[in-house]
Amino acid sequence: MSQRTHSCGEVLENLIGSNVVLQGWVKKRRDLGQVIFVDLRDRTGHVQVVFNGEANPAALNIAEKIRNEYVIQVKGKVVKREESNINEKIPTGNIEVLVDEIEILNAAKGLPFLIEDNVEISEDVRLKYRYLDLRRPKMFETMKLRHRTTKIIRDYLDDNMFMEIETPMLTKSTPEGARDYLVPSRVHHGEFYALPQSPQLFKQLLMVSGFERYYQIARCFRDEDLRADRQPEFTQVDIEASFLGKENLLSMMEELMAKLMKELKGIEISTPFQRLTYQDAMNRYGSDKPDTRYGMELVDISAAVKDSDFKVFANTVKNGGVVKGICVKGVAENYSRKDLDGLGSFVEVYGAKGLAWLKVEEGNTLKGPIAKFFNETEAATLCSGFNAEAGDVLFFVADKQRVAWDALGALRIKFAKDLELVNSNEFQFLWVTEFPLLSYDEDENRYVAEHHPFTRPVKEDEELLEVSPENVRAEAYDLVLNGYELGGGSQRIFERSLQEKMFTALGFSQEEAKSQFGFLLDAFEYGTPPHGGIALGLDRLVMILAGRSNLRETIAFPKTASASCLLTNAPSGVSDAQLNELNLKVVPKKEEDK
RNA sequence: GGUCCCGUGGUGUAGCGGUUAACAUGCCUGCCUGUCACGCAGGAGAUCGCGGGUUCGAUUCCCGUCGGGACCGCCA
Repeated sequence: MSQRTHSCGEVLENLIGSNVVLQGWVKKRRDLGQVIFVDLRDRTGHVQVVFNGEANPAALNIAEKIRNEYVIQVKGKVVKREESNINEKIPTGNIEVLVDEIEILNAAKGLPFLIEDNVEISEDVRLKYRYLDLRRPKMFETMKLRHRTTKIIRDYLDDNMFMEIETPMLTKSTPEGARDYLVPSRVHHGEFYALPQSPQLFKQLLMVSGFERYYQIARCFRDEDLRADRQPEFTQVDIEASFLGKENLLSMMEELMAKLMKELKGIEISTPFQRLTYQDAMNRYGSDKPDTRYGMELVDISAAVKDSDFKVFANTVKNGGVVKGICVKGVAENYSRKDLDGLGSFVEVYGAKGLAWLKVEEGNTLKGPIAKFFNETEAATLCSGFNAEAGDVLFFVADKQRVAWDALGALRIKFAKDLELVNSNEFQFLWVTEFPLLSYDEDENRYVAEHHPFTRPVKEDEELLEVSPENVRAEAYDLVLNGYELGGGSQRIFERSLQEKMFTALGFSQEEAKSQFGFLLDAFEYGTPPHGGIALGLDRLVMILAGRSNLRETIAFPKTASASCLLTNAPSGVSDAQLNELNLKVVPKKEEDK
């Protein structure tokens, strides 16, 4: 075996006449008897190598034995292809390599699937053989994109005086937030570490330490149920800065995003980004991470229908609910009554009791089962409220505020997808600000932090913390791109007294606060600078940049929807000896209902 | 915790209350000196995820279970 002289994708016209040594995988063998063509592939591309029986019977003999995905080495001469043999579909299609010597470096069994892009393989097979799946050029490109993304981020943050510092993976389980992944301690009987949900507390402590600007490409763990855009372990670009303030931080993030978009996609995006308050985002889009690439904004028609003859609407408003709707342009013809009624089950998932609809016809005439309840004036008011024209369909949800937002927000997204209103080459970044600091949790009978317990209240709302906690706005911000939450952050509490007030609002006793977060409260007493930060979801960012809709595509070795790894079969049982050492006992699964 | 979809040769699909379980691709053998989705000829390969039920008979219908996926709850 000798050293290769070139990569397969590098063998271009400028090498015509040279002798090269290539190593790589057999992408495809085409055996014509006395001449055999082999497409030799490595991560840079592939090139055709030729075995000629007349010129070199020994090499041809060996070439007859090779199969797909064998790893081989060839020595040969780069020659220009004859005009009629040029393959314009590949960059190396002008040339080929006439083989003098071949060596089989390693054989390969028949593979479970072909190593090619655009082949359809079910995802469980791909995940079981992930090392082969990753051999496909498209997967390589995605991983390369991910690498380039983190490289640009690191360079940008480094240029701006941020230091990358690692924080512990074995850390303390704390209340609030997601369920922790626990790790039993061998040394401390009956005690557990938790894997970090994020490096939140450590990065704040680093601010106390005076590092001023910190970042980390940090792995985070949350033991919650998964989604297409949620994995149990995921990567955050975790950032924290002292003395920087919200505005400077946000504009830095905008600059970073612009840089990523330019270098990775060649797209110029304009800054500063649009900002929406949480209230506006919810009212207009029914989502705190709105996709603003298309319209169909929610319209509140509560006032217009509160005295309507349609009792469902009128009574909802009288009972403190709302009636909201969206207008879907020009689809009246495409949706039958049956189709429209069928959408009712779509919104039921979000708690809505039903979905009312009206087709708009010429002269603000409404059509549909509930049209008879609206007189001419009301019809005109509705149509103008939605800017509706003939051919549009109006959809309404009458319910609690939350349900109307969720149902119509989801319906809006569904129509955008079904009607293909989304331009996949458009990237609309925006900030959502002024989140509520707290929300009331009916199950726990207490307020819980919307973001996390270290988020600073908006200055003028501070005094509300004790009297009406639900009205306190947070000094928090989410970065949203095309309907995905790319990241979120906040300015933090850095005074012990305010942090204690926050814990009190969350229903913690003095003792609980002290035992869980005493170290943070203590730290705050030794001169803590004002600070704040943000965490960006790297996996999601790469997913959007790669134009994928599933997080698994951007992670080399992802987990399934049930959080298992089909490649290694994790999680799995462990030996009794291991359990004994950890003083653990597995309780057998209970027989249901016996 | 809940709702819904899927499970058939290696891979991707079709199918049906009784079939010799079909097609494409891959694989194997032979032939072939200009292919690049090579071609031609032949061949092997499936206990239709698993368990139970209904039935004279189940891959097909029903229930359960396991695995995969999507969503709600959950999670930022």
